[in-house]
Amino acid sequence: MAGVRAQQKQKTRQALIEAAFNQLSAEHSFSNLSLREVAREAGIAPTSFYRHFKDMNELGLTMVDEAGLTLRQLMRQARRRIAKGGSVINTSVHTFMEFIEQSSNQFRLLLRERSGTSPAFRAAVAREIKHFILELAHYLETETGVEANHAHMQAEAMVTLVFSSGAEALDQDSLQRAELTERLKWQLRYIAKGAAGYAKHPEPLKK
Amino acid sequence: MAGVRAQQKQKTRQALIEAAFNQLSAEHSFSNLSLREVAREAGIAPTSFYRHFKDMNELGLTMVDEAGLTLRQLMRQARRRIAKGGSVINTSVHTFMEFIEQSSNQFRLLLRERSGTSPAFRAAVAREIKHFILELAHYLETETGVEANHAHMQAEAMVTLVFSSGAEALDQDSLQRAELTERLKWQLRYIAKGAAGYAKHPEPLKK
DNA sequence: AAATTCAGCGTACAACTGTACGCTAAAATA
DNA sequence: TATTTTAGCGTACAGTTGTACGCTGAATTT
Repeated sequence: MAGVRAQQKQKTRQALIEAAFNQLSAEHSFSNLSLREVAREAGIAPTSFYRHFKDMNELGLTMVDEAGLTLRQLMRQARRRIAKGGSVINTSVHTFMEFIEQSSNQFRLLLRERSGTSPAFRAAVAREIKHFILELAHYLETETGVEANHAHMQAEAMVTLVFSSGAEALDQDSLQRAELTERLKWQLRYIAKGAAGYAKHPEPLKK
Repeated sequence: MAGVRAQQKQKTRQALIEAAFNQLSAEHSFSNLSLREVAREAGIAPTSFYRHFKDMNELGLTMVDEAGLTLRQLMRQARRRIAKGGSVINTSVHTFMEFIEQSSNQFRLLLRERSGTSPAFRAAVAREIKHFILELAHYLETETGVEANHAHMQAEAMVTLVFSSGAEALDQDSLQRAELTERLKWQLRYIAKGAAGYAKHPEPLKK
């Protein structure tokens, strides 16, 4: 009932996923991973790969899901920190940068496949990012009183900037990264300030 | 003296470049072009490729240069149109979208290799985009009176948004593209508005 | 205890890759 | 006119890729 067998299968399946993530780097993208390389790193024969995934494609989509999961955990953590009384922009940006540092290869995957070569991948990544945007838009709408449509456009712009900076940060040292983070914060402030004029209720916010 | 030979060489060199651009698409990125495929499409033997480029890498860098050239022509045209009295954001965005439609594969190259797998490529693309940003920053500084550092951050944010929207637009029909363009304009306005508070001279602009 | 399932292996093959080497014919130069 | 240069070709080779096929032994089910 413990399922010794099923357990082992899960284990090598995970080994494949991790092997694939490990082979991602600045110089190596998913689309030029080979099935054989991945199998080699995972320590199984090339043909055994098929016991777990139909395709490299299927592996990739699984990896996108996993990265998406991490992304959602990130959001949860950011929300918790903000609730505890941190500045919104500061905490969000710093939480995001932590994520990039800790899970760089998951982020790399999301980033690259966002404008990558496979339609299925693009769709999967777009879906993950949509979550992000919708959640932020909802927050902006309720918290700053901006009109719904504007809240969405604002959220979209912010997420775009954050992701773009994240991409740059990936291959920088911590000094450059700190500067970049500061610049990003300013840019987010521009947007927040510029969009604040489009509140639902004509009376100005007091804060 | 006409240089019949050199002339022919230029011609097939250009044929190689065009063959490579033609094979770019939503589903096919530069990094998974093969030397042989490109040579085949250009109508020469695989080994003749080396008479023109040392490498696929060298071909790619040449292509980035060519795309950068187109980008600069684009900027010149936008400037001309603005000087003729168009709204800055409107004309810029529309000019850019025209560029994407007409030279989609050049744009695809810039976009993909921006966060691509080859350091040399990334550097080359970054250089092209830097032009764009510096020019815009200079414009913003002199025209809106915003402080230099802010002007640069503002320009950076704007270019990021424009490029990101461009990437999305690449594979959309004209209806979606029109909507996207409208959203982009709003987002640029947020930034312009939000950054306008950081002018050099404390007195508000009269316009 | 006997029968079934199945993760992982090894062999094999055809397709494709980059590129080394030497030839050819035509253009350029002397 | 005789010589040199060179863009383009064909052949050849070693390396890598994805995957079809059938086997094995251990876990699982009957």
